[in-house]
Amino acid sequence: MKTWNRNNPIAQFIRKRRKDLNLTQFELSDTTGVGLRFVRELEQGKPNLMTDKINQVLLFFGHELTPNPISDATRRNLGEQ
Amino acid sequence: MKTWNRNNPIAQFIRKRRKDLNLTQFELSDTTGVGLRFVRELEQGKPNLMTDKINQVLLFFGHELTPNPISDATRRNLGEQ
DNA sequence: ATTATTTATACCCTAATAGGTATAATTTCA
DNA sequence: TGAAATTATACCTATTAGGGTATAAATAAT
Repeated sequence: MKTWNRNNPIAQFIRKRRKDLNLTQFELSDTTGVGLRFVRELEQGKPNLMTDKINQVLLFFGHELTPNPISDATRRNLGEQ
Repeated sequence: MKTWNRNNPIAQFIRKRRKDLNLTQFELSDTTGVGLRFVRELEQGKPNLMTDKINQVLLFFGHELTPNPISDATRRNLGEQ
C-alpha cells in the first residue's frame, strides 16, 4: 500500500491556498461541495483520489490538474516505495 | 453525467506524447502497467479517473499531476454542463 | 488551565472505477 | 482493394473511493 505524502504538490497547494484565505476544512468542503473527509484525505496526501473531486476543489482556486514535470518532493518520495 | 472531453489537458498530453514516441495504446499500457482500457479512457477524456493510475502513466513521460491555472479548453468545457 | 474550535482517525455503506475480454469500427499498409 | 493492426465500444465483476458519522487528538482563544 503506497504511503500517504503530505508534501505532494496537490496536498501542499490545497493546504496553502485554504490557509491563505483563512478557511477551515469544513468551510472549504462546504463551499466546494465535496465531503469534509475528502478535504482531509486531499490535504494529507492520500495516494489515490478521483480527479473530478480534486478539480471540484481546485476550481474554487481557479486551478485544475494538468501534467507537469516531476517535482523534487515527488522524486524523493518515489524512492521510498 | 459529465460529458467526456478529449481536449482536456491530460488527455491531450498523453495522446501527444504517446504518438511522439510512436507507441500504440497497447504498448503504453504494457510498459506502464495500467490496463489497456484505462489508457483509452484516459486519452478519450473520461471525466473521472484515479490520480495514481494517471500518474503511473505520466511517470513514464517524467510528469505528474499538479494544480495549474485553468486552461481555455477547460473553461470552454465548463459552460457545457 | 479550560473551553471551544479545528484537525485527524476509524467504521460502515453505496456507487463507480479499473480490469478483463469480446466485438465492432477505424486506420494503416502491402 | 483487402488484410492486418490499431483504436473504440459494450458487458460483467471485484475492489475501493467518498460520504456520513462518531470519536479522539491537537490547536487556538479566553
